[in-house]
Amino acid sequence: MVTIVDVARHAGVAPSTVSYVLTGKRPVSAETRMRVGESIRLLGYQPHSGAKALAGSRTNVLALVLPLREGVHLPVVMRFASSVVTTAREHDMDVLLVTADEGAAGLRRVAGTARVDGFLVMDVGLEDERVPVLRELGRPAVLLGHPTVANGLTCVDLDFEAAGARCVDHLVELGHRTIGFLGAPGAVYARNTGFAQRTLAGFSAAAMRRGVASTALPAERHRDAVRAVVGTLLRELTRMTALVVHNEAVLGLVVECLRAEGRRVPEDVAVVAICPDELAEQLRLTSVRLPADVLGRRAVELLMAKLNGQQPPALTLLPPKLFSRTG
Amino acid sequence: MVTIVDVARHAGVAPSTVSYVLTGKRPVSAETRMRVGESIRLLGYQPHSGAKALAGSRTNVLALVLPLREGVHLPVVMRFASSVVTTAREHDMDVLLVTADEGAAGLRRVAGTARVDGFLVMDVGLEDERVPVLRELGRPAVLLGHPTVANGLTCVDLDFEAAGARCVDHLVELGHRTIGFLGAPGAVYARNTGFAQRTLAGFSAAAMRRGVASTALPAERHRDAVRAVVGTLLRELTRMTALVVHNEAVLGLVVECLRAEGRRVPEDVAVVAICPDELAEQLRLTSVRLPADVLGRRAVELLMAKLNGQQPPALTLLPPKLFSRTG
DNA sequence: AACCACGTTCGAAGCGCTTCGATTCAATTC
DNA sequence: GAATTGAATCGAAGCGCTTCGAACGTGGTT
Repeated sequence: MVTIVDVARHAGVAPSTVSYVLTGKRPVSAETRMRVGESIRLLGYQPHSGAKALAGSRTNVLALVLPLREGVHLPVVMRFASSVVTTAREHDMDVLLVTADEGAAGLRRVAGTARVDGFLVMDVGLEDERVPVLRELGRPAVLLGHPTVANGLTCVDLDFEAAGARCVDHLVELGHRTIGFLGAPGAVYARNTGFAQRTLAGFSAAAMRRGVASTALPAERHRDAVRAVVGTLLRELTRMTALVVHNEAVLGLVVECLRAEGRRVPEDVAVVAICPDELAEQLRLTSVRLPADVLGRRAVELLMAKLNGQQPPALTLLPPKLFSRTG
Repeated sequence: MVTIVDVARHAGVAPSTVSYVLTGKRPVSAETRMRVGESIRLLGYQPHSGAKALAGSRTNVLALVLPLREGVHLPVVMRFASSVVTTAREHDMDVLLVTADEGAAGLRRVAGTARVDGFLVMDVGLEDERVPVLRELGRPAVLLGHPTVANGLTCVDLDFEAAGARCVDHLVELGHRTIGFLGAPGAVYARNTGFAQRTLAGFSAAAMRRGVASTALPAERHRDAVRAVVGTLLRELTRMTALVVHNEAVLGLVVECLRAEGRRVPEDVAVVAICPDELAEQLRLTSVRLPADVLGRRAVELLMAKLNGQQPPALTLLPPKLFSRTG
């Protein structure tokens, strides 16, 4: 293994000088810098990360905590992870993969053994046991998903409220005056899960503001329940010409049921979904996408800012983008 | 931060003794072991991973190299990753996530900076630039996906040949005597991609052995091509009552086209797929699953064996499991 | 001519852990 | 009772890096 001492000897300088060339923490004359650089190249020197971490107390690794259980939409998680790794590498960081299964203990472990400099935590619940632990650990952290606005912790998410409103605005501009809303299963709203409520709130407020008639109903997961709720909607909101769906699990079923009821989609009922892009793409529905890649990038950038001693805003909401697929 | 010296002082022993308690590399009397353990608990000591790596030249981290680009089936990747992390943790290892984008340079980097002890590489091609690099780096590595049988490198994969045969056997047992096969796009076979060929080989050999009539055709990705190839198959193999599909991208389309041609599935044509489980589940097709979770576990276990100086077999093939979904 | 200041470079002291030879002490042996 | 063993423990020397104070020249100042 090539060490910093080898490089120093080869370049005829002290090890510390090599270190300063590498880190730029002290001025080095152009000439020595060249010579050292040359030696590094020639010897193929790569600093030992363990030694660096020990001496410098920075690991250049960040922990990515992902919910890898079933139930979450895996392609979205994956896209997020991909974006995180790519962005992290641009900042010369590596990414340690931690599963949510390990819970708070996992955070304690990787922080306590000094494996990582900071945390990126996806899918944080409102009453998440990890939130107090993160605060206690005192390492930079960025939370993602359904952010609890938590003092000292930084959160990123899609602006679901704006997303709900955006759907209404889009439909109103197309001339619709009566719009239905199908949301998550009832239990999700009861649980006070943040993102579901915020979408609904955005939807309702926009409907009010625009003066359109609307009805919102929760949608359970199974086929019969969907059929029933679609029926209810059509019966209650007889002049409904548009429907906003915020429930990726039943989206396909909803369209199926509408067609079974004799409504053409989108001619009779325009459907706008809030869901991962590929799903909408597949079903050819207009949608507000869940921008996993942008979220990942932004999350890393916020974390890096914190690592560099800055204090980024506690909450970053990404503006929703609507993709029209009426073609 | 609590160091080993703090623990030693608290327990009234030398730091080295604490180390021996922790690693078990030298005998320690039961009494001291107790006392030291107690101090560790009381002080909440967690060894500094950087220091450990520096002194011990083991990081307890393994690199997981994943293809996070579009095109690969993300849920499978995710399930694999999940299984890898879980199994790694059982061996007290952490997992560093590396994207295939970084290519061979990425491997050089994490090995050169001593960030990881070994590699788990998914989706390795036959002519992969990373294979020679892995050999050159000389670190334990386990390849996954379409293994090149490569001296010194260890490979794991589903036994695709057996999978092809298994489908035939299953169908023959159900009484089918004429079986079609739809495979990957033609280009994949031309590229000599291993897994596609092996499945086909297994299928053909089994058909021969069982004395059933069969025709195999490649399937391109777009709708029209699928319609055409299904048409060809029905025309050429007029008595075909069963079809094996090894092409997850067009599986749905194939079923659709069969129905469009007036064949009921599975009554008129029994379809068996070789594809990720959830896809088959969704389409309610009998299938040979791609056991991502088992692959992940096995891959880690093989890697751990290599790290512990053992020499596991160069190639591990997992037996295919067929799930009947004729209900 | 002696001095100061500044940009560069050096040397040495850690960072927290492992590991190896040396030491201790009690139990055994002749 | 002196010598020999062996288990348990200690002490110190690294592992490869960063960082801080000191030293070194050079050029400009008085």
